[in-house]
Amino acid sequence: MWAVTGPEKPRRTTAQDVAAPKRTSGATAPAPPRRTAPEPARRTAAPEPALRASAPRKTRATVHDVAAAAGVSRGTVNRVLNGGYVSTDARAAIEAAIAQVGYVPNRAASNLARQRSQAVGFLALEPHSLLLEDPNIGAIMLGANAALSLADHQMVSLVIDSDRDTQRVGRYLSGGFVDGAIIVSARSHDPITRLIAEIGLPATFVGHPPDLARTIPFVGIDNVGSARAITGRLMQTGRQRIGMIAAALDRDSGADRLTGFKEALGDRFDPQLVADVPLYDYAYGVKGMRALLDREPEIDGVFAASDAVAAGALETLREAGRRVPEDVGLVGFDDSSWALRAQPQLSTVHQPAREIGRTAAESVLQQIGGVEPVELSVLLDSPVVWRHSA
Amino acid sequence: MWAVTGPEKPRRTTAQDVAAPKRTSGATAPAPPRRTAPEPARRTAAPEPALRASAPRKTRATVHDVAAAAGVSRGTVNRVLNGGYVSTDARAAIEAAIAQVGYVPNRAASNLARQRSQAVGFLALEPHSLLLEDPNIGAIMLGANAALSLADHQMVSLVIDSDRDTQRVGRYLSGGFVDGAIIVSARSHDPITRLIAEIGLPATFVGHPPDLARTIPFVGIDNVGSARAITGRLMQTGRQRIGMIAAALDRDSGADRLTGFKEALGDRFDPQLVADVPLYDYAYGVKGMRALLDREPEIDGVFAASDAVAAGALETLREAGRRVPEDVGLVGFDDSSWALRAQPQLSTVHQPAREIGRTAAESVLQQIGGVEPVELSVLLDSPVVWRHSA
DNA sequence: CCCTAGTGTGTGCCCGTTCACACATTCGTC
DNA sequence: GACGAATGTGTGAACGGGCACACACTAGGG
Repeated sequence: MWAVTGPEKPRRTTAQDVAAPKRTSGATAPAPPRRTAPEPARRTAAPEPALRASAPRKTRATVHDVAAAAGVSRGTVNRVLNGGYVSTDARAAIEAAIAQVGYVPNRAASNLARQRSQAVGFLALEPHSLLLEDPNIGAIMLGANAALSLADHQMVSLVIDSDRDTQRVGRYLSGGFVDGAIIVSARSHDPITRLIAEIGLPATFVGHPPDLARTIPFVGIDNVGSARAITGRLMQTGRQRIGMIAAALDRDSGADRLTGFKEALGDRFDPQLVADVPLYDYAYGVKGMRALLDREPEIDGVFAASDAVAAGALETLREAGRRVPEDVGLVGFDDSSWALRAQPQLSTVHQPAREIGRTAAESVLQQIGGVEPVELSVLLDSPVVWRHSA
Repeated sequence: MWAVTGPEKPRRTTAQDVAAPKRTSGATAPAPPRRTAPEPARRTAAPEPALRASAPRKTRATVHDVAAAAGVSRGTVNRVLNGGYVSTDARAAIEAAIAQVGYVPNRAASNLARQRSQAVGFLALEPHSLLLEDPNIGAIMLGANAALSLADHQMVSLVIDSDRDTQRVGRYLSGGFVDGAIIVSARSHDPITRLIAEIGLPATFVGHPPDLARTIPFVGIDNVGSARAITGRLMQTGRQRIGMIAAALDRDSGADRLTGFKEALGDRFDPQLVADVPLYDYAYGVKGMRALLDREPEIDGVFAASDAVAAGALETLREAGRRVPEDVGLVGFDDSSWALRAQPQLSTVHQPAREIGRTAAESVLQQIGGVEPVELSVLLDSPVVWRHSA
């Protein structure tokens, strides 16, 4: 505790006392005033202790304060904070001083000087409502947020729902408010995607990147392979007439799942047995299943493109008097809460949403750090989990 | 476009050319160089056009650039940006210049000068997993995010799951990283709550504030009243033995719903008919319903503390051979997707989660703006919605 | 004619941190 | 004993924007 224990360190000096010229004190040449000497003349007893009573005066401590308390210069404090040559006792003194004055770096100042923002945008190109419905997005967000927090970055979530949003977010992105971006559910030819490529913002897609941006890394799962796997298992258990409720074919995930389904079936694939609906949604599950039942009453296996769709299908099958899994085997995709809530519980593909978020965040962080990604794509494991519906 | 159309504006000058002393140019006295004169000597043709080839050199435009392009001073630019006396043609010129050079204010610089962060923390004192399960929190978050974005604030979501998190977030809050906070699901005696009160951070609770912090505003719904209303309706429709699956009694929402239930029943309240479970959760719904059926096989009305709980109860009733609503009337709370997915769809209390988030954000924003809240509490409407389960 | 009020405008300094540079000290080596 | 590297340390200038102040010009009143 060799530091100034005097309670005062007046900041916000008045015009007058600054008027005295910049401290051209004795030793202009930096004869390092070995900290071990008690360092006189701290000019602690400056004027104006008045007006202190009003409020607790929450002026935060700065590097200057730390430097003064430790008897070193700002530069040295900075060096213990950000690395560099520092002697062990200077380091100790500074660390003590930091604790003593309760120093916390000012992020705005740091960002300004370093020319960055320590923030990463989480872009969801999705109507608000769907954002809530989709159980995966929330988990991805949480995973990303956790990873970002760990690396001392903020996550700012940018939901793009309308064209006005597109403009706002565009400004945001090009305005240097974020150092990078995580993009979920981008569609082809999205203006935002193009913008990101143009300004060269570090970014990572979740799911396949749309056509144009072949240079932007992405993380996801092997939708084709997983769809093939779960369909294959449906075949092995003896189902003869296997159909699919395909959804969101304008999204890579939707298209890929259909591809996997086709691949698994091979010769046995019958386009008649594919119902095609726009969204991963319970209501569309109902619709799709009705279509399938209409076309092929003998159907005994169904792959639904998501658990929500499967839940709708399940209800429809029940209404139509089909037992699951006895009469019809049904499988979903996502391993969301739908799968567990269904009766019977759904066999499905586990999607490691949290991990996906984390991985995407780490990828962006790496790019921000200047590391060129070796692999453009990261595919996470998405194992099939067998429960009772097939 | 009367401004410099030359493509160059070299920033990052080298040490040498700065060596020439601070521009002590001719007219030190501010003889205002009427903008209408073409303003010579823009020193556009500075040295070093070299090394331009490597990268697009994304130096952003600053107020200086705008000022130069418009032929005015920084101060004036600032004035059109933030209000003040500006002549109409100066304003026009500056606005044109802004568009021309593509000026976007630098947030870090602005924040530094203004001593604030333009960020609001969204504190969830909740394990990660529960955060995902609870359909309300997501909607609250989205609502808050939307309102914050509109006011040009960032939302940084801070999930507190462990003690380590508490420390990290504590640093965050006291470090001036945020100007305010929205706090969801705070429990009594939470260290974070105390911290916020201590440092006087503008904050708003979602739901009742815990005991100690009577000075912090909150927004929520009238849990007591809504519980009373929905229970009352159960009574009016002739149910004789009405029970409740109460959950999360350590939270204000949980406790209040039980209170409303008691109030509605009055004399007819029978403590035997309350099953008390720790969490708003499907599994606990199952458990609670079993307990109730054990204690009172004649039960014909059940108020579940949330839709998820109700869904569990519904399943249990089905297994026990009770028909809903014929044998037993069942109601939930939240109006979440559980209510719609259930078969039959649940009668429940609509919770305007999105609105709650928006309102909380606006409250915090107001406090940041220095407006003392007139009403400490804002209670939003939470109407009962009748569907098929009772 | 001077003074004042109202309206515009330019300039210097400050916010708190980082970075590059200048310089000091110590040690080993030819 | 001079030299250079390695290791420490202090200092001045940014970073980009906000703010207070000084000042200029115009009108109007005494």
